[in-house]
Amino acid sequence: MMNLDNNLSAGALPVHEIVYQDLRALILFGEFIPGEAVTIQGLATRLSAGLTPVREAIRRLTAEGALSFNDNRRVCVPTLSLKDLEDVSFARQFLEPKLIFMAAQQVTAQDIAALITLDSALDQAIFRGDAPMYLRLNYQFHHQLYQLARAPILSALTDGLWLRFGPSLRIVCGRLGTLHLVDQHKETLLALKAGDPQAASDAILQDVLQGMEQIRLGIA
Amino acid sequence: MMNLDNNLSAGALPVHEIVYQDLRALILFGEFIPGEAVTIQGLATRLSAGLTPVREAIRRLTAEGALSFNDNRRVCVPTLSLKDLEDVSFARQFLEPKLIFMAAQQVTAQDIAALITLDSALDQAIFRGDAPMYLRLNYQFHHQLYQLARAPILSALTDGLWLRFGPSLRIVCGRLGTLHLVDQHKETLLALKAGDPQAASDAILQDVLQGMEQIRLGIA
DNA sequence: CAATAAATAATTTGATCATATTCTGTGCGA
DNA sequence: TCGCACAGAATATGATCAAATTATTTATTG
Repeated sequence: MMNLDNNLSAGALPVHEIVYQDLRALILFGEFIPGEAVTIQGLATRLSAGLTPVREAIRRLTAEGALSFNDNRRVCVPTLSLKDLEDVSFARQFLEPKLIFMAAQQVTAQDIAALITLDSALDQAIFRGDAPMYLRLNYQFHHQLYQLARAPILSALTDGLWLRFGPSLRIVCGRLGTLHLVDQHKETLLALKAGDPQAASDAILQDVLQGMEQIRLGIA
Repeated sequence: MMNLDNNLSAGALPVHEIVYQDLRALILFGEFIPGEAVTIQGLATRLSAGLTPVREAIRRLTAEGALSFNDNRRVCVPTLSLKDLEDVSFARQFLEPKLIFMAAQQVTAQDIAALITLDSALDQAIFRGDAPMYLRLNYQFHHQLYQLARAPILSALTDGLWLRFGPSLRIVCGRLGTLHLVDQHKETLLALKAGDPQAASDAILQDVLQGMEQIRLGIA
């Protein structure tokens, strides 16, 4: 069969990559309910893709812990136990400060400007009570910081942890609304501007602890 | 077409799972050269499997960082830079002691007995100069400890790190031989028997540091 | 004419899909 | 309750097409 939406050569991502990103976003921003079953054919229909690319995306996300492969050979969105959350929390508590410390040692003024823009949009989203947008921007803020550390392996580890608690975020926002949300982004940005890695690292640690606590309250 | 090597219903693993495990072992125990290209069709032939299962296994391992997906859409075994190794080392330095601390709090006498058996076999392998066997048993020793911690998320993170330095192990053993290899397993086992989580944790930290240093020397 | 560069053909490899097969759980009837 | 048929879903293969790499040929230039 012909490829209708023709890939104009350059920059065309494979379908399995697109499906991966789409599905990842769905999980990351709470579009699935924890425990929900996910079928290959269902996703293929939903994302208008073939079975093979969907299959590949699912395997990737399973490897990242975003999905779990049951004995029945069925795939579902895992539920995060309190114990699991503690483990995620432990890992984030040393990974994020380390990354931000590294980032602070090499940020440029432009990098900081971009982060400030992002953080402003984030504040707006909170003010508007736009939970989905908040989730996206908050993730983006952290993700962008990881990138700045230029430590691909540690970034990948940390990024992967978001997929673990992603499905639980919907509940957090649903229960608490966005107005109660506070973060330590301002402190982090100030420390970055001041060129103080330790202070930036400390600020992010507080942010992580707060975030994890919010989720703990949500799933408790 | 009929299925010749008939899966007798129970306990039959899907091909993509088997391929994953096989390929994982190949990477983990240095059967690939860092930087080596890996082709889907090549693996399908080598492991006598279809393209789809191989594809799935590759995506999984790519997600774990054991393989890397290039812009060319080709897959290869990544080379570990010194910077990468430092990052892996950092992560292992806090993940492993934590896991072993948790494990020490709940090990049974049988668990310890099994570990001792494993460690004896490991010593034999070193004595015989059997590098491949050493690699397998050393991994198994650590892996078994992770299991005992009953912290699936942290175990998965830590386990995944082995895949990062797996391809570099061949060089380590090749250059140095097995006779120079020392470990802190005895100290760890003593601490476990004594029911001293902190001591076990400390011993493993030393083991990790030694191991990482060996690799650093290998790839420097 | 030799050497290098450009163009083209051949081969390999990846991506995707349609289809056949197998598995899992469920409901129906004995 | 047990067994069997059936539906839904996952698994796996090979076919087909597209993209990329390599090899080969042709063209160009000094």
